[in-house]
Amino acid sequence: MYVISVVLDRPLRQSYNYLSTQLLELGARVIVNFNRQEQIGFVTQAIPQDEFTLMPINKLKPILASSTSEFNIPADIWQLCNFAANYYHHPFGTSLFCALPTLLRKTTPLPQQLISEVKYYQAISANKGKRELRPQQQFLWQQLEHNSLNLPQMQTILGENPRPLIKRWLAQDKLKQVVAPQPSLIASTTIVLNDEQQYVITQFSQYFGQFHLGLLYGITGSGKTEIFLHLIHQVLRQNKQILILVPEINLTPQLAKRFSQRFPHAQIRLLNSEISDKSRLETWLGAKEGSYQIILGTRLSVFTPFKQLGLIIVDEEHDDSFKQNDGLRYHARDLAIWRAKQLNLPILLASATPSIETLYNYKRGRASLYKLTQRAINLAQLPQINIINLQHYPANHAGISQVALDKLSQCLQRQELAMIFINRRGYAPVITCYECGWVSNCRYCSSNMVYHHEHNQLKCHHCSYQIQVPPFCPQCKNQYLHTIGHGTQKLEQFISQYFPEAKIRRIDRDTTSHKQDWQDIYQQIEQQQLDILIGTQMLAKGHDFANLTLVIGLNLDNALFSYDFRSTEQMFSTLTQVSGRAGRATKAGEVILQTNYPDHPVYQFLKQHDFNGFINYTMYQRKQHQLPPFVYYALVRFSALDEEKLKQTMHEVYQQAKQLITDTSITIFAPVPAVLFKLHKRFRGQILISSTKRNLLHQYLQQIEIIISQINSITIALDVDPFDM
DNA sequence: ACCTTTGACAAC
DNA sequence: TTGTCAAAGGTC
Repeated sequence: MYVISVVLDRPLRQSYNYLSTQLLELGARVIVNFNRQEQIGFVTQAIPQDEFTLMPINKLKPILASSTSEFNIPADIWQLCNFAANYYHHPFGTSLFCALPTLLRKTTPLPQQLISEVKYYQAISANKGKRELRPQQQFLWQQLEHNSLNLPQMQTILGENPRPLIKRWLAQDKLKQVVAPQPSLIASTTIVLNDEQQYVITQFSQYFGQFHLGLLYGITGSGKTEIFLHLIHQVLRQNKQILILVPEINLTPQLAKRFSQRFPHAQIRLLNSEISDKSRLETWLGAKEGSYQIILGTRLSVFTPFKQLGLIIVDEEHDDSFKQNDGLRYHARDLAIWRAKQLNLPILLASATPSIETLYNYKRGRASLYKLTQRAINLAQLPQINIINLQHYPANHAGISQVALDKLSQCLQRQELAMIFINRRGYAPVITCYECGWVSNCRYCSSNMVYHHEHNQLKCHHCSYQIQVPPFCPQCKNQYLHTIGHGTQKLEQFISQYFPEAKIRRIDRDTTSHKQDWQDIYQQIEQQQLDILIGTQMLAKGHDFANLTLVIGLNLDNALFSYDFRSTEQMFSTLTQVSGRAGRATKAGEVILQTNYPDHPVYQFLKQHDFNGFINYTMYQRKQHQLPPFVYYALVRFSALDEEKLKQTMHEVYQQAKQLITDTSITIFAPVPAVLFKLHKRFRGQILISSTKRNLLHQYLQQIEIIISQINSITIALDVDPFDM
């Protein structure tokens, strides 16, 4: 008999011991009875029963079942989770489980035949009739004429379920099923790289097989993706795998399509929260066993096990969405770097506006800089950025200035695409009563209910509570209520009245929440069925629109005065990205930014396309104000249904924590309410801890962890290197 | 007498 | 985190 220690999906510090007749491997998946419930556990230790002295053997329960070794957690993932748990001060058990596909966490039997036999299809070239095919289908057909493709590959190319089409083609004898693909990973490259790109690839690929942190800094349109493709190609030829982390789901299909076109015989898998549980498990297994070469996914993919990982790429490394904001509050980019170091492989962080943290790493010699300064297409120029001073050119009732409207009208006449960027969805952010001063506050949050025109509703964007707009003021019964401020809906309404002929598409979470919506938009743009796009920052991220020559940014100033010290950088990077959309092809682009503070440095740097200047300015600011990365931050986050209890507990923790400070490099700030004090019926507050020394901060946080683990009455979480403050 | 809520505590 | 238990507070 053996005594097996297992970790469970519980925020408990220790592992628990069970009896087994078999000697189980570390990382093995088992089912045990814990506290009268069947639970999944993973083996941390296995020793012969006579070496076990902690408690009498007869007190131990047996291991009920164990999975086959294909479901074992590999050692490197184990270590990664262990590191994450320590670094982010989160219990190891829950950290480990959050890194796993849901199906592995549950006791329900695992689906059989997970990696289904991959069927490949090939065109029968004699049979060519391709009438009535949509462009995507035509493209797919062309691919099938040259290569055999499997279902997932066809799906990424087509952007929809290929099964009906395959069925039709098979029935028409246009397609045949083939056994295996042609064993070739060679890319069909016709793209000529410029000197800069070539240089980056030559330099970076020297570091294959060893740890190397590279920062690929390239302006929008400088051909970063092409660099990825070349590096991936080299790694594929070494028979190794590639992990690519991307910020959001929206841009995955586009990028995936480019990859699968270039490497038709590599197995590419997408990983994000929209992927089904079964498919996620399949990806996990397939990557672990080496049958998938490229994993392209959002932050959670950093925990994917690999057989032979050769390269990690983090695209848009500055993006906030790499930070997880509940449970294990990890930063996927930072974990990816750690993982690369652990596995001795190169990692490439790419961005047009790298984060201060990464640039600081470069300045300290921890990262190498790879620069792309030219636009890949020579003709494409950087757009001209014009700052509109709202003091001189006031905005109308819809929040847009006459100058911007005139530019729009010119753009319409040229029959080119324009984009208006306004980072606020809904019609107006708040409605109010002028008589008594009532404002539309949310019942459950300390925020305003946004007026949505479509169903005459008020919606809270934080907790999604919604009600019909009251017919009169709930407070003083006055029947006239007024909207304040502007959102995408109001702008859309105004623009469609102002330009009745123009074809307008609004793009925000209310109109564009599904993958299919983006497909439709792209198609409409390709066929020039749209003149003006109006949208939130959804528009900014990673999308390429041909024929776009005018970008207008409204309502930008909020970010300048935010509590969050990162908000100006975020704004800078969003605007740089938005601007980068303009004039990508052969046409020059123009960007119009409306502001009340035209002299603010952010706008001046933007106007000059001076990212360096902006970075120097920001670094200086951060150093002056003792902000990261010059000091290290951690937040203790509190939340409770009861306001009094929250305040009281925060005070207690603060008093206790203050006593424990032993070094002057550690500062603890008094408890403060969170920016959104009330969210979803819960009151929230936080205590900030900062230190100039990382290791001392960690030691201190360990003690804090003990304090808060003793408090059960309210929810408390630690957040190391927090993002939203 | 009976029911619901709340806090403390253990789990192998 | 889940589940149990006992004490506290309220209701019929």
